[in-house]
Amino acid sequence: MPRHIFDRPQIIAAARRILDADGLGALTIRALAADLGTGPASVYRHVSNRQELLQLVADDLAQELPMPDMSLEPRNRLIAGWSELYDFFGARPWLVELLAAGEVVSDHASPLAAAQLATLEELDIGREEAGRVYQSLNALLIGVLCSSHPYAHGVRSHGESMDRRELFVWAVERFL
Amino acid sequence: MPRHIFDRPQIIAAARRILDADGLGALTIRALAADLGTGPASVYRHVSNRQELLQLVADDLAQELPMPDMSLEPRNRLIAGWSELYDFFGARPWLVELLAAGEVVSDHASPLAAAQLATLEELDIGREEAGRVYQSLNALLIGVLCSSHPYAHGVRSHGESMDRRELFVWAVERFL
DNA sequence: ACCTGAACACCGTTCAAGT
DNA sequence: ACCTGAACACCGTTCAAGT
Repeated sequence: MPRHIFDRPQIIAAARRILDADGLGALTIRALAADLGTGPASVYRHVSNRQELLQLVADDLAQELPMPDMSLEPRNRLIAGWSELYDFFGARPWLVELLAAGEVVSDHASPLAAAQLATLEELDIGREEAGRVYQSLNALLIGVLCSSHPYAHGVRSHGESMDRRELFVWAVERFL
Repeated sequence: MPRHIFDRPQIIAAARRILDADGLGALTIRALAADLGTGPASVYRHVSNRQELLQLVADDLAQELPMPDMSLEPRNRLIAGWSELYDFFGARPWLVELLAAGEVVSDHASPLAAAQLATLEELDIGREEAGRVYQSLNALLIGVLCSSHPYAHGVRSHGESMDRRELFVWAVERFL
């Protein structure tokens, strides 16, 4: 029986498979090892702990973040950009859990950040204010996404409640 | 050796003690039992599982949410109200984790929700729009609080980065 | 009747033993 | 030298046994 060989890319791919299929709670070192056809100890040959594994997955995913569509005029570019970002995260609830838990800081997201900041500066918005707007919209994004598992302060009273995505887009437009 | 007697209020009090002292991760059924001077099985006499325990704690805390100061004019009342809310959550990071994880839905927060909605309607804002603004500001609150463990898309580039609380208040003012 | 010790089925992580 | 079985120290939860 040959001893198994696998590297970080394979581990990350397996981890993402498990995350997409069964969520953050299912991504166990043991489940990951089983998926790779080995025991938990072997995973630690390539990854120093679960924390680092999550960080690696986040960095891997950051490279797939949707970049803004430069063919749109600035304001629409921002709105469309954040909408796509909503869909990106919305399709991966485990990623929201990961960010909300604050266990991950991906610097691989900086190209997108730079693009969005540049677009903000194309509006009448000043450099420093652009930074604040950027941070606010990101906070709004994760806040709305967290509420997707509907939790706090339920206010679906007045009229038919808006879809979470619609609410986010509405808020982005209002904020800009 | 007399068998221990304790009820839900005592359990909730002990749970909050542990949460305030050592955070969400430290609130273990076993740690809770130890704090109460007994074994883990005994906790299950009064609480059916950890999930319910967290819900009970959230409901308990919801009654302490800061109500808006009616002596202020509407707009300032909203800004001051959400600022106090920020401080309330900011002082209890574990509560943010709890909400962000979406494991809890406290209807005990409705008095505050009703008050804030009523205040919103005192402005030129319509009933339905008020609901959207309310939900947006709550999402913004939890989003900013999640970023307090500084994680995603770090943009502390331009100038000295704003304090998280200042950013939140600034965003609330801009949004209203 | 009420309480709880001990066990079950899981974790992440380590380390000595195997190849 | 590289890999991994088996163990350690934890979890939440249950249930039979104790009072």
